[in-house]
Amino acid sequence: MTLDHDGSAVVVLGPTASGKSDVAMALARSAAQDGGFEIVAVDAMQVYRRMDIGTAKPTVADRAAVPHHLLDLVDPDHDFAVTEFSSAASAAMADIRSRGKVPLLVGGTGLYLRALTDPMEIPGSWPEIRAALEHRAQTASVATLHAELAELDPIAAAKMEPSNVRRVVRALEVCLGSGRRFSSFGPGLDTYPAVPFVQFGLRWARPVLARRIEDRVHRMVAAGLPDEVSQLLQEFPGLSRTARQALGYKEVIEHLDGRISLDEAVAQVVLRTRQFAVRQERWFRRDPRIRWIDIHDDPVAESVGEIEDHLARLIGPPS
RNA sequence: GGUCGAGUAGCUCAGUCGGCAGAGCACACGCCUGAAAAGCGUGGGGUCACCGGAUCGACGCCGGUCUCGACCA
Repeated sequence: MTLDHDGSAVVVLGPTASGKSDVAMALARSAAQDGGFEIVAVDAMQVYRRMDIGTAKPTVADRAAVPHHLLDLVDPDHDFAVTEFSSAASAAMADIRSRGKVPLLVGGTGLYLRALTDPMEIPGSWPEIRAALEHRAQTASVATLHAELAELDPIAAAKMEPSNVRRVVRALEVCLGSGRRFSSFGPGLDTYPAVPFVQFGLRWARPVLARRIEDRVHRMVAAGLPDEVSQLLQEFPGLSRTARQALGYKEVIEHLDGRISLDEAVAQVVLRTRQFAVRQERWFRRDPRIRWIDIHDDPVAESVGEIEDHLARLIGPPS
């Protein structure tokens, strides 16, 4: 199988526990004879070293069989963000293409994926300004800040709820810091231009996926998630603000601190992971460029053939 | 068997003096431009355990029944 090497790529996406990693491995193996695919993980938490079990990071064996990119980029005390991911990903994809292979993007982090597939200009950051704004958001009110934003950038202000501190603060930060309107950095996420990425989405019935999530969380615990977390805390007592939010870690830390029982922690992880999966579905499902494949039981068996057929049709008959 | 307490949304519980049944969580839906496994918003949902009574009017008052819990026997 060959695809253009001029900026196109294949994407396999879906909610957590949908089986996208397995599907990607199967696709890469099947295309291996031509050099084929290298996998690019589009995942906000798998970028952290030492966070393996809880992030369902691809196994050592899989990583030996097929090159994986964008795993283990930083230590867990590092505050990671989209732009950093975006530049690392651009470099990785250029590298893959330079070797005549095609990037196979696998991911569930919607924003990170959009930052790769779509031409997005992400504004810079102005930490001092932000700190001041965050302080004012607490002492005064968010509504005040939202009113100020409405003066500086009515378009941006109209697009966000006055109660959303993060968005309001960020938009003001960019306006004040860059001297440009926040809304001038692009049309926002609600535009779906044609892009040279062929995107396949794995779609499950919600109760079935919920069951898979529950099973997987229990398997993670059995595989030693609590030990992984306590070792992580020994090595990095100050997990970064971003790494600390990882599902499974947050709750197990509460348990290790003696605040909740292990059973309670597990129940929390299951619930919050299910809610996360729903949020992922809602993010992806409005993107009309995604080709959905309904999975009922076996992700690999039910999707790989269809994906390969579709890719073959795109490339056209062999000449 | 007796005494006391409880029974209100899927769950945990508020409900003042008798006057249009509430919250949190869950669930559904939407939003998202340097935290995104994060953050924000909107919505649906009720035989107030059951039966009867007094009252213009009952989740609330009176009588009874059932269920659960605690205590006493």
